[in-house]
Order: sequence, then C-alpha cells, then structure tokens
Amino acid sequence: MLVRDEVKNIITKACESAVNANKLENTGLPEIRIEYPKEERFGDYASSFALESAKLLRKSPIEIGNTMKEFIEGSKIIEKVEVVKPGFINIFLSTDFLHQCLMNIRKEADQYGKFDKKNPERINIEFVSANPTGPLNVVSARAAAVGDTIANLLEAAGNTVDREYYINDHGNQVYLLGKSVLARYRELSGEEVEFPEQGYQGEYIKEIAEECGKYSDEINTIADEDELIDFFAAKAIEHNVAGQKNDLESFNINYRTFFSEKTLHRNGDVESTLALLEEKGMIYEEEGKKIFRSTDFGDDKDRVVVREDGRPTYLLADIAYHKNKIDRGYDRLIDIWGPDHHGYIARLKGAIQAMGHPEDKLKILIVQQVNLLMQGEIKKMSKRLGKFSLMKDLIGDIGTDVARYFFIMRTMDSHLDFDIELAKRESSENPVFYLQYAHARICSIFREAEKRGFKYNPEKSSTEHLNNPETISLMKLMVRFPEDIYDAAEKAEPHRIASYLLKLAQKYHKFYTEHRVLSDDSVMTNTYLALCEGVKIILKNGLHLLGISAPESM
RNA sequence: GCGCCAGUAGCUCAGCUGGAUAGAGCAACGGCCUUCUAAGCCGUGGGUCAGAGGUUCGAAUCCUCUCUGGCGUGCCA
Repeated sequence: MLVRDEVKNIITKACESAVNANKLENTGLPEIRIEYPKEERFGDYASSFALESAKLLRKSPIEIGNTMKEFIEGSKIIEKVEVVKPGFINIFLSTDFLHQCLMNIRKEADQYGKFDKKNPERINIEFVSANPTGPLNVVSARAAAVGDTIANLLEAAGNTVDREYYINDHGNQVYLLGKSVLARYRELSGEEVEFPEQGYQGEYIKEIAEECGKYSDEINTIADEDELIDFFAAKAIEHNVAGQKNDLESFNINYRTFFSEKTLHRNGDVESTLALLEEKGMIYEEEGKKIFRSTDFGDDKDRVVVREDGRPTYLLADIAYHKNKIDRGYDRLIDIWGPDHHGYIARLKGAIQAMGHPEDKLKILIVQQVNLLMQGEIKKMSKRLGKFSLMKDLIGDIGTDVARYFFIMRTMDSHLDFDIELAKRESSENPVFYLQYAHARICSIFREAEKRGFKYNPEKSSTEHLNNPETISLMKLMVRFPEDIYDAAEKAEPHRIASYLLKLAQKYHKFYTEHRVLSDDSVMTNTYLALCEGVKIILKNGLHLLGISAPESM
C-alpha cells in the first residue's frame, strides 16, 4: 500500500474515533484528502481537513486539528503530528519507518514502484501512427516518447498494455505517394514527366524510385496506369514503414501490432461497421451520402461516412478500426494524437458511444506540437514538400536518451520549442546526464567498496545513522516513488516522473557531498550503502520507465 | 465567428481536483576537489503569475470578459 494511503487511513480512523468519543460532531464531514506540503518543515503529508470542516463544525480549524491530533498520535509510522497556523494537520514520518521502507525497496528491487492489480485492465495504446508517406519527423518523436512512457506507466500500475501503430495505407495520400514515385521512376529512365501538382517532393522519393529499378520486369508487365500507381504506392509504403519501424526501435519502442488500414477495407470490417451504425439508427441518407448523427454526441455537425460515389470516408474506416480494437477484447483504448486532429475527437468518441460503449472506453490525448528552432527561428515543416527534420537525425545528433528526456520533461499540452543546436551544445550539462551521473556515481561507490574488500551487508544497517537532514529528506522522497508512478499513470502525465527523478538526483548529490559513504565504521558504511542501493534502484527503475538507459559509469 | 492549447524569473518550463513565504533547469556572478566520479555541491541577484472583474476564511489555480501567440474548424488522412 502507498504510504500516502496509510496516512489517509490513519487520519480517517482518527476522525471516526473522535466522532465516537463525542469530540467531533458527525455532520457529513468531508473525505480526508492528503496533500504534499510545499516545504519540508511542514511535514511529509498534510491534510486541510480541519480547514475544510471548520464551517460545518462551527469550530476553529486549530481546535479541530488539535482534537484530531490526539487520535492520530500513537501510530508506528508517524513520528509527530503538528497543527499549525491556518489549520493544517502536518504529519511527519518516523525514521524507523523510513528505515523499514528502505529495506523494503531493496527487497523489491526491480519491482519497486510497480503495482499488482487484482483485475488488470487490458489497455491498447495507439500512438505515432504517422502516414506511411515518408520518414518520421521530430513531431512524431515527441508522440513516440510520450506514448511509450505512458504505456510503461500503465504497465507499472499493474495493467496489460499493448502498443499499436495504425498504418494509413489507404486513400488519397497513398495514391499521391504512388504517383510521385512513379513520376520519379520515369524520370530515372529518361522520360520527360510532369511531377504531380500535390506530389511528395522529398529526396527519399527518388531513392524509392531508384530501388524500384529491381522490379523493372514486373513493372513492364503492368499496363494500367492506376495499377501501376498502386504498385509503386505499395513499394513506397513498404519502404517507408520499414524505415519508421527502424526509427522507433532505435527509440526503444516495441510495438506489438502494426495495423494496416487496408485490411479493414478488404475484410469487410468497414461495411459491417456501417451496418452496425445503421442498425442503431445512427445513419441517415442525404443526396446519396450516408451521414453519421455525431451531433447526438456533442459534435458540431453530422459527418459523412460514405460519399455519393459509395467510397467510405476516413472516418468510417477509423470507426471500424476502433471497433476492431474493442472486439479484440480491450477494456480501454488510448489514442495519442497531434493537435491538428483535436477537432476529430467529438465524432470518434461519438461513434464509440453510438456503437453502445461508454464514453470513457476511449481516451484521446493530444500531444501539442513541436516547434523546431534553428538559430532562434522557427523552422517550418512540411512533409509534402519534403522539408522537415527527421527523427532519425535527431537520434543521431543527440541520442535516444537525451531526446526522450527532452520530450518527456514537459507537459504534453505545452507547445515545445525544440532547439536542436542547443540540445546538442548543452548535451554535456543536460538534465538527463545529471540523473545518469547520480546512478553512475552510486555504481562507482559499490565498485570502490568491493575493491577495498568491504563485505556489504544491509542487514547490519542502523536507523541511528539515518538521523540526519540529508538522509531523512532523501528517504522521504524515496517513499514517494510509487505514489508518483500511481499519479503519473492515473493522469497520463509522464513528465511527473522526470521531475521526480530530478529531485531525487538532487537530494542524492546533496547527500553525497555531505556524507562519506565508505568509512571505518562498518555499521555506518552498511547503512549508507543500503541507502545508495535504494536510490540506485529507483533511478534505474525510473529511467527505465522513461525508456532511458542507466549507465554504470560515465 | 466557433472550438482546442498556451501566456508564470533574461531564456525554456514546473506548480492549476483552491491552501502555508510562487519553484526548477539554463544563463549571470561568487565560493568548494590531498579523501567513494567536480557531468557534483553551496551561495547571490532576478516576478504586476498577460489584463480586468467575480466567487471565499484563502486564487497562479475556479467562473466571466478582454488582449496576445499557435492550431483546428474537409465528403484529406
């Protein structure tokens, strides 16, 4: 159980006891809420219960707090309870308890911070899903870092999580892609061709065309122009998706499924989805089009799902895709989208409801855009014009660790100004190195201990040596690690982990400069080594959650 | 017009389910290595929380309006 919840239970019980002893009136008192005080001198956990209930009880918050205090004191885990100024009840954990927690962290090791859930949810999280019309850019990299980290967090929170990537290998963009490659292919064989007006102009299109040279025999047998375009489109998609997979793998992401949109059209899922919506009375016809009543679910207007010529729109395929995911047995779906798709939320969530599922079956997270700065100026990106910064180049320039950390350290709904030059230049004093350095430092101490022939035995550690400000402050933060994971998973806010680890590294570095770990006093050495081991475990687990390596030396 | 996101230190950003004196990193300046990694630590300076009202014991946080920037508002995907 989270220490936070234990504290909550203690205060809740204290409240009940006070009521039973007629010290407090039972007048529909609010639920106890536990918060983290802003400053350490206000304790480790605090409750504003007395402030909240003052009016109801017609007593001063201080008076209520003092009454509560009597019933809270005496718990093994609590060292002291303070009732202060406006009426906060501040709780201080005991050093003995913290020592126990430390031993527990060592015992749990890799598992520390993870939860067992009685009934784990099966969650599908879909992210990046960039069009297969080119390589991944830095905007996709942000979604990749965020999505994968949220997946990690949900796993740590005890769920079964599958990462999924939707390949939009159907529709106009694909047609245009095929046309573009075909044009380049013809150019290569010396033909004078007009490049498609809206075509993809990137250099990589030429490379694909070149590669297609090896299929020349096959290509020569295709007479129909559309068939030819299809052929080149298929080859281009194959090439692009392979490249995207490569980039994602080097970003430490392992997808379980790459799902092709084309299969939905081929296996009848699109039609059966339409049939289902019609059956539910959610579709009406107008001027030969079939239209989904998305306004029933708060959308601005109803949406066309089948065009006049009978072709389904992207929306219908997407509804079919989400139905497919639900049919595969997932309890919950999460989509991560760019800001340019936010207008799409209402209609898709509406469709989920129209098919008879609860509104929160699907959660859509919007990751805000990345502005790429070059010499302080925003660089405009356009995939169609082939002007964009590649994810591959980013990884090559600053590395996966730094890139992932940069994308995760901010909240996902803030627009991110990403200055690659700065990220490269600062790479030696980057926050991520600060975390990794703390880990490497600890590893180094253990190597040194071994070199000196010290026999590390954490059972011989003692609370006595933990009674100093740096150590206590460090342990209090260590205890909060599972709580932060819980909150970060619950709220889908991965940046919380980055902040947490930064604070932990700070406190560790502070401890390190104030205290010598290896000394002649073997009890003290064992105690400090146990503390170091605990920090090391958390740093490693935390960095792992972010998809970042924890080096043994730097 | 409507919708979404943002506006907090010189810069990049935390803090936002209302709580205690508004924080961090970077940049600037000044200290700390005979001893486990100085990729570290300590200290100093730096704020009209975009603005105006409102709600209450209490507002950066909630409500309304205004201003600024970005994005969206396809039978594209």
